[in-house]
Amino acid sequence: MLSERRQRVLRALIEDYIEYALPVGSRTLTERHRLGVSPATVRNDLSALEDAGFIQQPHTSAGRVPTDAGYRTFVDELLSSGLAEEERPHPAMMDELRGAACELDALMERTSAALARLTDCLSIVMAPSVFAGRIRQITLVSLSVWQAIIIVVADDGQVANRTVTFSEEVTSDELAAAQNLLNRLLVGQSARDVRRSLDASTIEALRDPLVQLIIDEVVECLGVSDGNRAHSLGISSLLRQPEFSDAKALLPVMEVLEDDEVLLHTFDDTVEGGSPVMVRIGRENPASELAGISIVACPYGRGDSEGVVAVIGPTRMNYGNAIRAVRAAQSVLCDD
Amino acid sequence: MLSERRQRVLRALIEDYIEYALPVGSRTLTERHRLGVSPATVRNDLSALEDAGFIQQPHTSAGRVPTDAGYRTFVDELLSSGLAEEERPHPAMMDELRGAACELDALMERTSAALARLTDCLSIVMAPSVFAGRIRQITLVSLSVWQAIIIVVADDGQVANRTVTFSEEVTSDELAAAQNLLNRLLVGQSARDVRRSLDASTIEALRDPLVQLIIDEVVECLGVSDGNRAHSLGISSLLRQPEFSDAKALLPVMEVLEDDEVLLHTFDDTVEGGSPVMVRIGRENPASELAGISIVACPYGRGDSEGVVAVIGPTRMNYGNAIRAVRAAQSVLCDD
DNA sequence: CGTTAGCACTCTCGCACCTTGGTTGCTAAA
DNA sequence: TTTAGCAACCAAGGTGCGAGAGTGCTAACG
Repeated sequence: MLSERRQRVLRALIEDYIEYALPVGSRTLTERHRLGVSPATVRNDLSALEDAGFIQQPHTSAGRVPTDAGYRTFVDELLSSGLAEEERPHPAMMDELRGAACELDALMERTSAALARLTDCLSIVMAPSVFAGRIRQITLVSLSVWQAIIIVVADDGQVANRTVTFSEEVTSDELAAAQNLLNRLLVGQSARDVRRSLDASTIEALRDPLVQLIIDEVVECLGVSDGNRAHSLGISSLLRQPEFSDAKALLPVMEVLEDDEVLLHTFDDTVEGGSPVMVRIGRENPASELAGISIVACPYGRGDSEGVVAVIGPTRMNYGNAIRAVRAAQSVLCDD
Repeated sequence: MLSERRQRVLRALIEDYIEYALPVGSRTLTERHRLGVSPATVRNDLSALEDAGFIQQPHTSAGRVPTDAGYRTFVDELLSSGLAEEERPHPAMMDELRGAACELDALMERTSAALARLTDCLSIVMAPSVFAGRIRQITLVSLSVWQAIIIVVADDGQVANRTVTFSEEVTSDELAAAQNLLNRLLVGQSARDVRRSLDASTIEALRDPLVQLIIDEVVECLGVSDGNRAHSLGISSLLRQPEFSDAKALLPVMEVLEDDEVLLHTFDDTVEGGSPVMVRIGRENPASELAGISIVACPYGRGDSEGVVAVIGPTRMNYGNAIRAVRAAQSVLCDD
């Protein structure tokens, strides 16, 4: 539908705009790229591209700027061809994180930092929702006769804990008994299993109010979307981008990002779709406040454990770089 | 040294400037406050206050603006008199957090959110450096013959965990033995004790390379300043302040805040000094990038467990409100 | 001596105006 | 279909001017 040359023109324009953040015109385009035609010809192409909705003018007699649709075709082309050929994803990033900590939190933190710096965007690394894996062990630690801590360990090494307060005194023997029972009941099950079996079964042990209480807390533990295990870094990177030189532009974005609810929903559909990496451009975002920004996200982890690693920046972001970086992060986070 | 009236003038000026964020002149001052003198008189006082270094003019023929020194006397006066009389610290905040979660992380999160909203500043709640308390229990969970998780529980309910990789295969019996030994050795000790006794003693058990390895990891666990247990919220609040309407003003601040190292050192001396709440104004901050901002911080937790709750905003912040809010947060976080 | 009124002075801010550089769209020619 | 030339356009940046706000000074007053 789009002639070969016009695709080249669009691509050149987007690359220039990404680099310089200024509207780019026909002459500049012919000077910076070997298009082999004169500015006048390019002008015609630009006009056609504008009619097709891929670019627009901020005002008459300025250069052109890509629209969301323009970025979209650019990215699709990138995803289908550009990245497949160059399979090594972001060597700089891989080098930096080689031999990183085995501690999951620390690794997430470092990955996030590397992402932010290498892409000049805000990066978010969300932990897999606790316990995609199976329960390996449950430990109860008594703090007093009124309080205890529940610690749940998954076989992928994740640990969650929760303080529980009893309505009546509980001896350490009772606690130990409950611990044994719980381990017998729940070890080897996934979070989903636990909830399902609890709904269905009427295990006699559940009559015990203590066990009942603790199981509720365990379920709570497992289901928590666990906001505190999201690492985000790179607001300063974002501030350096010219589109955010005015605080008013950044404010709506930050409001969304600081609201865990919204943030989580943003990544709901990260996994779906064929491509392993999701790119959401400008108005493609569900929240209208995010009209000016793009998100490159990608799930990680084994099975359906839904960790997400993402990069957030202005629509004028270096998509190629971002996609490679996110993929690199994905692979780093997978084989921890 | 400062006459009664001049103190009143200074105070009035600072209050107005905090409210309107604009340089305030003599006439405005007499109109908005019942000073009982004419603008001309106030002008003389302002001139004197400027000579004394408490206020300054952004440029000739503009109103006056408080200097760091001006804020300092204002705050000192506040701390010595104003707050003592009104002992109820920030009822709105207390109400909001009544019956909050017993989970420490969740409580920190909610406290941070409340602080940010009620003060219109950035808020930071840092967890007590893990294990100011005493070790209550150590649990080892085997993941494979090569890997295990160390979980340390303190008697104040904090939990820390760490994955450790062995250089050779370890059976679950060996692990259980090590766990027993560790509990016998370390339960009841504080982090400081552990390190001290390890330096001094030459317990025979430590010859065992496995135990040795695990103890090292435990110490690591205890000492970690634990960056991921800091909750900060309210960047959007900060963005709403006129002093940060330009992103360039916010950039240095964010760079400092995103660097855990610097951030931690910032609160090093929070505890010292007689007053329970630390107020650091503008250039009093160690980092020169923080010249334009103030920090109101306050330690919390029992004993010398060094949790910190703080509020960060422009030097033109509502100190009275911030101090009350931080104190309220302190008391909420104490009796969890 | 402290306080007040009047007045000249200074400086920023906002507005109008102009110039300049870069870009477009159109037309006609190759 | 491509190219060259040309008129028109518009944002950005600089200049000049008037309005407004505030100061500092001086002189008068109690």
